[in-house]
Amino acid sequence: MDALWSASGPLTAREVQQALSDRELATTTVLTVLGRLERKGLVTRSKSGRAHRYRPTASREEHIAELMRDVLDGAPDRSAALASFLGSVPPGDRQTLRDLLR
Amino acid sequence: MDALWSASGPLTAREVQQALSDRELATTTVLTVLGRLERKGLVTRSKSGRAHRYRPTASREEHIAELMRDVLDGAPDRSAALASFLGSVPPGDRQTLRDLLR
DNA sequence: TAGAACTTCTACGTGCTGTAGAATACAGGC
DNA sequence: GCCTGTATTCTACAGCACGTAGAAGTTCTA
Repeated sequence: MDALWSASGPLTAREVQQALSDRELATTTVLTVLGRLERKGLVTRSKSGRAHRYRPTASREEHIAELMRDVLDGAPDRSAALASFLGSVPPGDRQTLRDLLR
Repeated sequence: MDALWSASGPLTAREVQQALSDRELATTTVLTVLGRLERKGLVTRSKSGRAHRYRPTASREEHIAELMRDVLDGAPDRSAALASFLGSVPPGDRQTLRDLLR
């Protein structure tokens, strides 16, 4: 996902492999993982010539926001959870939220 | 954790077992899980007579807030993640946050 | 001191993840 | 039309977390 998120456009498996070249992964490894990510809905792919190009279904920030919402949905008392969250976050984040809510 | 969070005070393994009596768990199963939760820092225990009493280290809401913060910490652009989060959350939550930030 | 309650140690099945080989499909050059 | 390289799919395996629990050891208490 990091490789896909860092890229400017959708990548082929080979391009993902090259983006992760420090890990010396086999091509099939990359394909397997991309397939699993597709099964989980994190990426979509479309045929492009001989190969497929993979693109994230959401930006990194959207994905993170969704994870946060999923966690919050586990709270019986959303207000209390949000209050605790605000208290546990650095002050800059609180200011960001204040600005965004205006 | 649900059993411990729902209780008014710390519980023994047997009490947890009774709280989950619909699942018909063996006592050792409950003990094993409580031990793993302790290893992960989610509960602490203290000797009480023959048995131990287990208490959550954080309230459910504090725990959820911490999970949310952990997720947020994975964002390279916190502001964008927070913006996306605000957009993905029901309006009532936004109002709650506005009130809390005042 | 024996029995019950409690705890620890060990174990096993299952599912997810990281990893990759074997087999198959396909497109272009000779 | 066939070979070769590239891309894909299928299958596999080790490691780990988790749900589950039996066997064995410890400790009160009657």
